[in-house]
This record gives sequence, structure tokens and C-alpha cells, in this order.
Amino acid sequence: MAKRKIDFQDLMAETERLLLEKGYDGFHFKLLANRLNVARSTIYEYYASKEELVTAYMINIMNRLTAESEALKPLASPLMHLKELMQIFIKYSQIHQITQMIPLINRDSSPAVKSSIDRLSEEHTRLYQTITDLIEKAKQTDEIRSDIPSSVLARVYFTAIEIPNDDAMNHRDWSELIFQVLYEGMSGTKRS
Amino acid sequence: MAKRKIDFQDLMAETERLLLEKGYDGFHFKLLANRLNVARSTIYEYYASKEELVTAYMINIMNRLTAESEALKPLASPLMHLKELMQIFIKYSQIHQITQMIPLINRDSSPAVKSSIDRLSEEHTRLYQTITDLIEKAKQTDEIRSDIPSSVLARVYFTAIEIPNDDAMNHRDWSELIFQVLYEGMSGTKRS
DNA sequence: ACTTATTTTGACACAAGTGTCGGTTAACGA
DNA sequence: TCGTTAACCGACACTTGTGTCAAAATAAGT
Repeated sequence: MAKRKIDFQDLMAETERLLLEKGYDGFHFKLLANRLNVARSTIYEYYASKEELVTAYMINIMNRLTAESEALKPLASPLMHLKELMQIFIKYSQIHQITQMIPLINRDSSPAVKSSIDRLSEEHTRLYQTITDLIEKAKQTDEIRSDIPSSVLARVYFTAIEIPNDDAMNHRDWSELIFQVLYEGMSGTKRS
Repeated sequence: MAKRKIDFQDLMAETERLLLEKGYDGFHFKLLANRLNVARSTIYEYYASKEELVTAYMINIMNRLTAESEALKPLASPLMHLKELMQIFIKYSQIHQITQMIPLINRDSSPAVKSSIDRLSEEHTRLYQTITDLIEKAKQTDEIRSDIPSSVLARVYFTAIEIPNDDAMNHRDWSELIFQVLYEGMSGTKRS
């Protein structure tokens, strides 16, 4: 048999690069095949369609994020937990951009795609719920204000992940900075 | 002569709806023609291409935003100015989504498109600069913390506009709420 | 009613991406 | 070394959106 020309790591990496670079609609097999130096039809040996490839990629990266998030389960205060999670989310900040592509995927292209998308949405909801719960807990320990609905604070938190890191700071320092602004606000008054 | 079937207000309105609904790539003349109940080729009588139509729409809405922003020029403190501007930006929150479509437009499709995009980028930079300047001023009057770079705070400010208003609050109350969280932070400690 | 100027239209040729399939290539074991 | 077979490839038919153009439709002036 012929030696594999396609390396799965490469395939996932290039898929990510192209998705971020060209967007969901701009991404197609011809482009990917060129990057991987294989014929376009070869990719069909592994994935039946663009939709299946993209959802497979999404599941893959989402699993990595979930694993890393749950690795820090036993942690100090809810507030510190929120801070650590922010650091991970920012490290995987592609996910947020990728997540926004989900509505563009044609669910009806195959049953596999449909169930992958369901799985992704479920996982996304679960993450969201985790944050909301942590915020609720932090309200009880009085680390977070109680006069704003937790659902709103959760949305603020998630949106903060998308703040463009134009200075290309390393993601640790960057998430530190963002969390500080998020927590203390632009006024900058600190808790005693 | 035949009575105009196309109303320009309708055209802009449907263009906006479709852009937000389907995204830049999902938007095309066939779809728009259906919505307007005209033949697809009719639209070409007014705009040479999708690119020209979309940039025309963008310029249009950007002008409205600019007009409204400058209407409140003579205003109290820089902080209040930032708050009022936030209210306007949230009212025109489509613009931020629309702005993100600019890189997807094929600049080379016509010289008109090219200059429109330049115009838009310029205007965007100008808005950004306005916010950065106001933040600088607010730092001097000690309304805003000085330990975070203004460019970072400006990015935080702009990103806040995109926080999804899922509860469909009216945009005045919503912008009030968001600005409060932005300014006081999730901890919620107020200035004396 | 006829002419004229303007707007609208459907049809055509073209471009780009999709999915499939018969055939080719090349590693490996007998 | 030679047959087997997984992996790869090029070509074909199909779909969808694009831009153009000659012809048809329509309102208004004479």
C-alpha cells in the first residue's frame, strides 16, 4: 500500500489555520488540499464533506479545552477559579471564533454532522453554565456584586475572551490584565 | 417610463437584514432579489456588484452613526461622553458586526469598492481614536485608572458593544447596565 | 393612439466549488 | 520478484452564484 501522505495532525492544524484565516464560507477542500500537497479528492477518503471535517475539528479542539478546564477542578475560591478558567479560554481563544461558525454549518448535510453539532452546542451550554454557577457562588462569598444578573455577568465574561490581543502579549499576562479590568473595572477601585 | 419597483430604503434595510442573518458570504443577489420581489438582474441596474452594494450600505450606516456621535460634541466630563457614546454604539451595534465583514470584501473588484473600504477603515480608526482620546482625558481627571494602557481599555470598551443583549432589553437600559459593569467592574466597588 | 425614454426582465455564458469513480501508484509479504 | 491492496489521483457531471444583453413592459408627453 502507498505510504500515507496525509498526517492527521497537519490536517487539523491546517483546517484551523484556514478556518481562522478565511472564515467558514471561505474554507474549502481545494484550498486545504493545496496546503497539504495532496489531491482534493484524497481528503474525501477521510471526510465525506467539508461539514464533517469541520465538525470533527471542532469536537477535537473542544475536547482539549474541556480536559484542561476540568484538570483544575479542585481549586480555591470561585473567583480564583474564574480567573484560571479565563486564562485557559484565552489560550484557546480560537474556540470562541470557531463557535460562532456553528450556525453557518448545514446541519442537514449528514446525520453525523447533526449529532456533532448537537454535541458541540451541549458542551458550549455546559461551559456557560459552569461560569454562571461560579459567578453565583462568588456572589455568595461576596467576591462579586449581587446587583447585576449572573447571566449578564456571564455574557460579559465570555465576551472578554474575544478582546483582541493586538500587542501579541503572551496569553498568561494578557488574561491577567483582562481579568483585572473585568473585575476592578475601568475606574480601578480595588476592594479593601 | 416604468415606475421604479425598487425603493432605496427597502434595499438598504433588506441588505442589512440579510447581511446580519446570512453573513457576508451567505449574502447574494438572488436572495436579495427575492426579498424585494424584483428580478436579480434589476439590482445590477443600481449596483455593479455585491461588493459595491455592501460597501454603499456600510458607508450609509457609518455616516448615520458619525452624525449622531458628533451631535453630542459639547458635553460634560469625558466619562459622561464615553457613556453617551456607548449608548449610541449599542444602538447601532450592527456596525460592529458589519465592520468585521470588511476583510472579507474583495478590494480589487472595482476602484469604487477600494476607495469605499479605505473610507470605512479611516472612519473606523477615527472612532477608535476618539475613544482612546476620551479615555486619556478621563485618566487626567482621575475618573479612569492610569495603570492600564489606554489602547487596551479602548479595546475593552469596543468589545463591550458586542455583548449579546439576549434579554432584548431596550438599548438605553442595556447600555446603562453594560457601562456600569464596565466602569465599576464585576466586584462592584464604587468610587466615593 | 402613438412615440419615446426608462425600468425591468429572462436567458445565456461563465466561474468556482462539490462529490464520485475508474484507474494508477507504491509498500509489503509470500 | 510479483501479486495484493491501501492510498492517492485526475477527470467528469453537477450545482450555485455572477454579470451581461437584447427584448419586453410601462408611464408620460404629444
